[in-house]
Amino acid sequence: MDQSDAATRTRNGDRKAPPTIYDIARLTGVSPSTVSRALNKPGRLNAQTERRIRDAASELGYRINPMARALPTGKTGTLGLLVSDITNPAYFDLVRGAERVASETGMTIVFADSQESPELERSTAERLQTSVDGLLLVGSRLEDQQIQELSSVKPLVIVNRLVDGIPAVFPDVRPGITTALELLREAGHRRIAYLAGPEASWMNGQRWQHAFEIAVEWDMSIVEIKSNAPTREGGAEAFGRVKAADVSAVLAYNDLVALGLLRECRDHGLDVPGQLSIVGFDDIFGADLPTPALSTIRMPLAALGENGIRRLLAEIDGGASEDDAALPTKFVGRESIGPVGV
Amino acid sequence: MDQSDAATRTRNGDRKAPPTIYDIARLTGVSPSTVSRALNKPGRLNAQTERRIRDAASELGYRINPMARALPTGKTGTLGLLVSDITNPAYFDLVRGAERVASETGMTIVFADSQESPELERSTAERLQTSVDGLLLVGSRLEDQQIQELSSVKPLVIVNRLVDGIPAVFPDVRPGITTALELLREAGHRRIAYLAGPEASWMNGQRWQHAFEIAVEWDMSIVEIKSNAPTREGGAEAFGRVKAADVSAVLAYNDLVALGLLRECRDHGLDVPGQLSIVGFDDIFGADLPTPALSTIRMPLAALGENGIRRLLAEIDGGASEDDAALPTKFVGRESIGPVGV
DNA sequence: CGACATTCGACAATCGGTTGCCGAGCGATT
DNA sequence: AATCGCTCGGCAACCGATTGTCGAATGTCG
Repeated sequence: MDQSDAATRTRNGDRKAPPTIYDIARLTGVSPSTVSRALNKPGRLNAQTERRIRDAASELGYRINPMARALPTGKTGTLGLLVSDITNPAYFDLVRGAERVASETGMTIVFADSQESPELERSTAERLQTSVDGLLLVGSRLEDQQIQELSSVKPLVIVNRLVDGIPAVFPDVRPGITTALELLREAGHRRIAYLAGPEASWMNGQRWQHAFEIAVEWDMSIVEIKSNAPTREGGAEAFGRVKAADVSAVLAYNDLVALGLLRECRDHGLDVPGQLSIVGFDDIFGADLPTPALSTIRMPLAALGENGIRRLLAEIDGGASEDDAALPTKFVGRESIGPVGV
Repeated sequence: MDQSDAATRTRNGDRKAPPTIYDIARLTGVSPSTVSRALNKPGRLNAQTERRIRDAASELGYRINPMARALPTGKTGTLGLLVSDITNPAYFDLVRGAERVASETGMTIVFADSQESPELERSTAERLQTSVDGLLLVGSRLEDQQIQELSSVKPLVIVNRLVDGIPAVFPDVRPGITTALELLREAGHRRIAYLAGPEASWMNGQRWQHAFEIAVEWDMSIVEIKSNAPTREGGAEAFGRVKAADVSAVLAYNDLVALGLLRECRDHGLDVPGQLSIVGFDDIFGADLPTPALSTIRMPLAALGENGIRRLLAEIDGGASEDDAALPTKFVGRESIGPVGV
């Protein structure tokens, strides 16, 4: 059959197998084990032998086969990154940060989302676990116990979540919320609303809880308004309820719902910030785009991704239990906040 | 050191090895090969034996080890997705589409970006190739020959690019551009500019070329204005040159630069669309956010991702050379286009 | 009832590395 | 000069699956 291969160029039978350490061994006249050592135990071999082997390797264009290596070592050189919803631009900054440190350390990231479905999240996590060295769960919607189970299989780090016994990386939302409410209060706001996110989201709980505490402390009234989904549509859909709540300012679960609400206000002729002040959360791409530009509480998204991966790597090779300091959030003042109308 | 393990609960020594087919074999009293057949050659075995084995497998919580399977079969169940720059929201939608199809077919996606660097792209592609069944190159900045070389190693599909002999998925930019220029012409525009993207980008070439042809055909003057980077910053930075060019409308390489330019116009008090009309490309998240909302030529991003993966899968198991129809683009009229000022 | 076909499941080799163990060879030490 | 110890590199087992081959058992048919 070989003779026909030369003719049909698009046939993929003509792909030749990549060189292996056996090829290098044959070429240099040593044993495969020696090649293996030359390539990843620098100094273990005679310098000249090592040189010779390395040269042969690069001449052959040798690339290690990660699968073959993974088998005996159990290390795949791969990290799993599972987010609750790729649709949210917030995750892109996070993914970006994660991808950066991963590629710096020579790790590969496999990426998946669970579309806000706990079932899908669990099955995807389990599937990934068989082929990665560790898993980074971002904004998990699973229950604590499920996360603990996953963690008993392979190293696992959670981002934007806190579960007993599980290494976590998360932001401190307090500073950002504090500044935001401070400003709102100074601007005369006394009745505010929190436009909520998914109930299964730990982050949502955090945001609500801290906003609540601070508002109460400062003697502002605060109510929680439900939303259908943490999306622009969800925010737009909540417009009616926001309006009915008779508040002068809204703190939204995230920028997506804030943006949705903001747009709906514009479409309904409700002046922002004249009649309603809006504060978002995350500072995603595009938050500064609308008029008025969205004031928001910036999440250290890239840093969360970076630290998440770093923490995971530490967890994988050692189990160093250094607890990360919670990364601070920061209020970003733009145009969607104003003095309360008369 | 082992005795300390029991004490420190965070130690990862307590993770037990996952069950293998050997465990199942022992449990059911058959040989490992029989287990293998029971699990992935339905019907090959006696129905009862198969049942018994399957039950044991699920009881043990058996998950196949993809690495171990990959070794003899050469199939990893993984696809590589390499984009030129994760920063661009346009890729979000594309990645989303790709991820969808992949997870539907039980494939896993490994994801990486090359930060607009051809060198990085090449090395990353080569690295990925050793551990995936195929590669999807999106907006590649490599030279044709390099792509062909990569393609000779493993199945490869390119998106937003055309290279001789390489399966490709790409949009037809013509319809969108046609409509856009048509509208501009009707609105009285006679002198327009194309705010260019990266020279290494095939897509940029396409957009320029078609815009050029159509403009010439319709007797409009068109000039190409360089930009430093296909980002918001790049667009903002080009503001001076756009202004100096004395045109009444700008067609931008993508929404990012359009958005940057738009913002810069606002900051400099140049009225859009009163004094300048702007049209973007891609219809990314956020394009509808600014005031004026950005008119743009929508790319079928999700479809590109989906078809890209589908094409890749076809390429992997068969080499079916069915050529995809080019997906049409569509003009999305919003607010950044207006009649030419006097 | 015997020959033959067919079904079922085990054996063993293989994929491409890694690594513990061992022995050969060498120089240094006393 | 004999011993010691160290360096260097090979042997072979192993990681967890897949698969070609083959023998045994079963059933079928004449």
